[in-house]
Amino acid sequence: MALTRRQQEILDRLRRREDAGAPAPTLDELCGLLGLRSRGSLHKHIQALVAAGLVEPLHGQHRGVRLVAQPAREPAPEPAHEDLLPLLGTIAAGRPIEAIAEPEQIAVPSHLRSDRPCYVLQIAGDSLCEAGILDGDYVVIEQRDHARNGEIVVALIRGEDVTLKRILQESGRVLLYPENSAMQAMEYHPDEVLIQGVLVGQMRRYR
Amino acid sequence: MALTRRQQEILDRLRRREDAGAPAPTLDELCGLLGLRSRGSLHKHIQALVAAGLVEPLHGQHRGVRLVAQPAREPAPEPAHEDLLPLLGTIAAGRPIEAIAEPEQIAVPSHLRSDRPCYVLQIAGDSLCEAGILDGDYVVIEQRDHARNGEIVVALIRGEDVTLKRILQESGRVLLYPENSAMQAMEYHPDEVLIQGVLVGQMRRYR
DNA sequence: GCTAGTGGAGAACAAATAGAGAACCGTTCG
DNA sequence: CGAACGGTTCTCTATTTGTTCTCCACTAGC
Repeated sequence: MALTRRQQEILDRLRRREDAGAPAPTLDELCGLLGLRSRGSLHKHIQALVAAGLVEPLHGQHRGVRLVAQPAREPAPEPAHEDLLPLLGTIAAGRPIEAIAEPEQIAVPSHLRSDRPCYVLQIAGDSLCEAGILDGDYVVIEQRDHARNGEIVVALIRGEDVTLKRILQESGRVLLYPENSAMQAMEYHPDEVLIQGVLVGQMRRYR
Repeated sequence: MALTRRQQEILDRLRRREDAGAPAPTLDELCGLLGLRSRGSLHKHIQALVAAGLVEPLHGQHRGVRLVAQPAREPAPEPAHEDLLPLLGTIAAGRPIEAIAEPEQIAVPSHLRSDRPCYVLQIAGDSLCEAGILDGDYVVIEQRDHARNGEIVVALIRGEDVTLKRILQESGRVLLYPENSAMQAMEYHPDEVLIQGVLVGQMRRYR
């Protein structure tokens, strides 16, 4: 049975805790870690994980949330490859993506990506510096043709230019906000804007 | 049989004592170690551990609480995943690092860390927002007690506060620059500033 | 518009767990 | 002997924890 996004997140958290040797958390503790305020909400998710056979049933006992003993978590002989995503090129505000001739691979931890197909771009320029994305940063993009308002998207404008901007879709128009107060928000007709992906993660290296 | 949290805690304590070569404790001693005031309460827990086959039955003898011989406590089958670093806590400008009670591990791609020992902190607050480091970001810190000018360091000020700031060391004084034009650079005597690590990587998750 | 699916808040409940304190019993030792 | 010590058993109470419920917000799809 497929897990929902939240269920997967909770499962990942439990696995990380177990790997770190931490004791089984109570629902309240897990709520704190996940930023939830309601035990009831979390309980629903835990129930789903129990039903999926991934978490030991609690049966009302105060023993915390424990993962079922993994028979052998063997589908990971080369766990490193799991985390490799293609680095497709560099993206600069207002210019098409400059593709890299030979597709490179770059390691991305699973918590910086989503479950769907993702790829990585490198930032050129400072158009997003006020969103904490600087020249040279790597951004992880989830391949997707739609977005929720407020997300930062890779958008293709009139089939020409590609930019990374925060999106606001209203009826009849699309606004793209550069996070740079020196630049103006741009307004387009929905047909002019093609969403090519949504920003889900970001990495920077200091040297 | 699954243990309750308290039972697990007592068992861990017993194991640690045994590893340290200490003699078997009496119930009263254990009470002291665990912050209990009632032998009776502790006795219940010990009984549960006896029932679980983890502690030798006492049978009224004054021999103290002894663990049963462990069949084979596997030492550390941990493959020590190359990409996992400890997440030690959160750091907010001007506050001591708020350590996480239970150590978590977080995946860090090798290109975001250095060859030396590293650890991860989570950012609280916006004191570094102009350096592209936002509230909630993870930063990878290389454990080091010295820095080059211009690097961003984890600095302990007068043994009290911990901050993440860009450092400039001159003869006779140390300047710490918050990347936030609303805040002032602080000047210290070299003896007041203890470098605890240097920023080498940064990660952010969007959702 | 409507509806299903997901995710969260919060209240209320019952059971499991945890602890205090006291009394009881056997052993050891002055 | 009788005190001191250490393990046992008991009652009583408080807190924690898992559970269930209702209500609400948002999204996706029709």
